[in-house]
Amino acid sequence: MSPKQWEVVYAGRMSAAAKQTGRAAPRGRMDKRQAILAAAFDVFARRGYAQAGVDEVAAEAGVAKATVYNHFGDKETLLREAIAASAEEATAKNLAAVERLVDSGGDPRELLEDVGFRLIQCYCDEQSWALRRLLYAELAHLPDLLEIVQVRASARVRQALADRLARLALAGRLRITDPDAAVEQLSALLTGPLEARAEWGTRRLSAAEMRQVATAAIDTFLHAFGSRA
Amino acid sequence: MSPKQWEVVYAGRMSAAAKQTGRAAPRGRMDKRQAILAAAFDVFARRGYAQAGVDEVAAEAGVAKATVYNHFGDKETLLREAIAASAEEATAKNLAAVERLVDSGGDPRELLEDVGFRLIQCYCDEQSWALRRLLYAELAHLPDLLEIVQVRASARVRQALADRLARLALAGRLRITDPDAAVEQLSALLTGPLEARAEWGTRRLSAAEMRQVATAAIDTFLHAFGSRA
Amino acid sequence: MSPKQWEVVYAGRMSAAAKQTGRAAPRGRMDKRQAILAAAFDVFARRGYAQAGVDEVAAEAGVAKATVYNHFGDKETLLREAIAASAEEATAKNLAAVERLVDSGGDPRELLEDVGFRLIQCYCDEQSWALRRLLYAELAHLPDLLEIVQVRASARVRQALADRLARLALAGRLRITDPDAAVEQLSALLTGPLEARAEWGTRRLSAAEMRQVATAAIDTFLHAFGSRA
Amino acid sequence: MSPKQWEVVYAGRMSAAAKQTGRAAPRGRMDKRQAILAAAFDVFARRGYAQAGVDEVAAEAGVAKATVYNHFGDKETLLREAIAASAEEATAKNLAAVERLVDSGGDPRELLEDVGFRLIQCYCDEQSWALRRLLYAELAHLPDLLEIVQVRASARVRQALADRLARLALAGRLRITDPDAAVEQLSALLTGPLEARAEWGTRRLSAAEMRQVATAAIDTFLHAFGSRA
DNA sequence: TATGAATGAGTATTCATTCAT
DNA sequence: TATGAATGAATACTCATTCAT
Repeated sequence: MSPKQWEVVYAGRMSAAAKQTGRAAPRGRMDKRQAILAAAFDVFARRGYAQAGVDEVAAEAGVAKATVYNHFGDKETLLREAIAASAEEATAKNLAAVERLVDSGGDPRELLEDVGFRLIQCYCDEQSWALRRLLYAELAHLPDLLEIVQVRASARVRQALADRLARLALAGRLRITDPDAAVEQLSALLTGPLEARAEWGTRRLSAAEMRQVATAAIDTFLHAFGSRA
Repeated sequence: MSPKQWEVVYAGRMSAAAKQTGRAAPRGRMDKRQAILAAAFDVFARRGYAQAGVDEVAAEAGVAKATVYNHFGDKETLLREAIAASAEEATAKNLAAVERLVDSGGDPRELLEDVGFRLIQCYCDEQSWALRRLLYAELAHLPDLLEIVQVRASARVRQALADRLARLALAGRLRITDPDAAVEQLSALLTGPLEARAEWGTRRLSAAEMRQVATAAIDTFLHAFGSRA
Repeated sequence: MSPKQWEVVYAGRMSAAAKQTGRAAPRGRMDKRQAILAAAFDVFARRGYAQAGVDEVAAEAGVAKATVYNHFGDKETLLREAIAASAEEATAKNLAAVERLVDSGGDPRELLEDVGFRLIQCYCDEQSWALRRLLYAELAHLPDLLEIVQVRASARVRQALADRLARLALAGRLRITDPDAAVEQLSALLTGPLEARAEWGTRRLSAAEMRQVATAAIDTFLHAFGSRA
Repeated sequence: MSPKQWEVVYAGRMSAAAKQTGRAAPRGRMDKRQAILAAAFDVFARRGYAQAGVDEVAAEAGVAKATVYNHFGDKETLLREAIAASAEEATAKNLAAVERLVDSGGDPRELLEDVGFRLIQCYCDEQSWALRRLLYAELAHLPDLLEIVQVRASARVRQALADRLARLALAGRLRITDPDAAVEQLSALLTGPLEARAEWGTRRLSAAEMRQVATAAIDTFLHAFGSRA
């Protein structure tokens, strides 16, 4: 992924204030902080936390190294904030996908396949793999990253998904007694196969392959939780 | 994990000849190599590759730092070999679990739950988490690790599992058309929930919780692939 | 930094002038670089390139080791720059000696003996021996040192000397057809005996001994190139 | 100079015993010592003393590293012995050249030019340059090398040369009062120009160029010391 | 706030040397 | 004597962090 592409990705992270004022009106302040965060995630994702140099982050952000320290204090904090920002972004995308899960009457299969496909797309995003790589790698040393990934990201998506499944069950479209259990199975079926297929993030999956995984997952899921099961 | 425990673990790696002769006949040479490999995996797992010092590995193996270099040439090779050895070991345990999957007549549910439970135990092993952590962390920098994890570990287990499921299907215990697809679903159901429940390896799961995951997984699986489905 | 700047810089190293002119105006930055260069030459000369430690250079320069690397990048570059600076300095001294070679009318013997003596003094300078030692030792590994010693040092002195001899010949004081050939003979006669007498730089020569060498050299030279020859 | 050529050079260093018995009758003993010495000089000459590894010497000699230590005790001794052997060899060649300086009646110019040319050839030999490089580089650290080069090599050649010049003077072919002074001038004239012309040993001189240097040197010398001067 | 320069605490790697066989 | 393995001491180079401006 080229630096240019990252800029696009990170453009979405501009502060609410910045967005309101149009493009980048109150420049000179928040801009640098954002640039550093974006560069930091980029570099950490590419090189890994320990192998990444603050020099490199600063260079990619176009600021002096000391400026990075002025803003974030130390490398660890920089990692945490970069991960938090990225996780927030990824979570938002996941939640957007889940929000499409509304009963439209009739067989929910197609609906579930569509949402499943969208969740898989989120999961297979380059940034998403990078995020998981960083979390896996550093969780052992920085246990508080767990709070970020679990409370502020994963759990929120699961909760939202459980809510939607519950409503579908209530509407008689699914036969679910414990929505949390159902979400656990559904999530497993959707994301479990991706590790191997995407070769742990080193291979890009085609849309067709993603859709195939979604279809298989929903098929199994509906055998167990479909209303005609 | 204490050194004593590692010795037990690595005892399995002794050459056939050594096992036969009783007390490690060709000692004095391979001993040090094994000690280094064990220490290396231990330290890399604890600290992460980049943060781990070769000093520390040498100290834990009870040899001089230069001896590590005599045997492995550089730190990267040491990582590769340590990972390969550990992956081999983990794979062996997984295969042993899969081998129990033989039709004993009647309802396969209990059998599947037992094997599922054992596979989950393998997955939740401390060493297993450490291995996945290292792989996730370094796969981006050392792409050839993929071969180790995929070809020499993951794929072999999947293949073995597919074989057994095929035989159960042949015996009329399951209703499977594509064994590979069935394995994909089963694996996902067994391991998918563990990430979150074990908090990405930072929390130990009780046997009861593991069994619960197994039961839920097999239940869903049998809805989709059971012969009465 | 351009070569021109270096000349200026190094002129300043003979502190007397610099101190007189005021208070070291552009201090603070160049100071450290100079201190490192001086220390580097010193240490390399004492210990030899390979045996010298960058630690030692830094300590002698009164800076941190990393500062040395900030300025010069690596040990090899440090050697090159230290040698170049020292060679420049030595060349300046040689040229100053040659410049005294102006016809004052009458027999040139005394004049030549005086200049010869001064050149021998340059050659026997401690720094001069150290420089030749380093060059001899490292020329095989760092062939670009040749350019420094030949083009920027030795050749310039020879050229200047040839010019002066040519003018003396033109004035009828010497009988020279090829000034370059004459310089070659003269240089050989002046410096050739010093190797053995100074025991390859390990022994200090007295002024009397240097003068004796000069006298003998000029005597032989005048037999071959004197106007009455 | 290729490794093969070195073997030829060093073949001449076989022990007297070996020579007597024909070719290499008492093999297995002295052979290894010689091979190590030859390899040592080769490696030291190529890499410099500090940069050369005992490993490399052992490998080039075809023995184990420990064998080198069995024979020579430590690296420094190895250097000394290798240098001594090489210096002895070079001295022998120089003496052989000097021995040709016998009065054959008439003008000694041609005779002197021939001997001068031969001495220049010795001086420009690859091994000779390597030897001087090593001596220059290490003389500061290992002062006892001085004894080798001065007493056992340089002085002997000078002495022999002085003897021959004295006899020529006695025969009326030269007009010399102090033979040592005459040798000093002659040596300077012969070897002085070579440093610059051969670019400190990095360039090979053609026979024509060597002869030219010899001719010029002898011409100057005879102006000063010829009997018709 | 932003920066260029400086630094102290590392860390991977090498190598002369020793020892058991 | 010859060797393969082991080692302790050394060393070039890096990097997170600080400080003066």
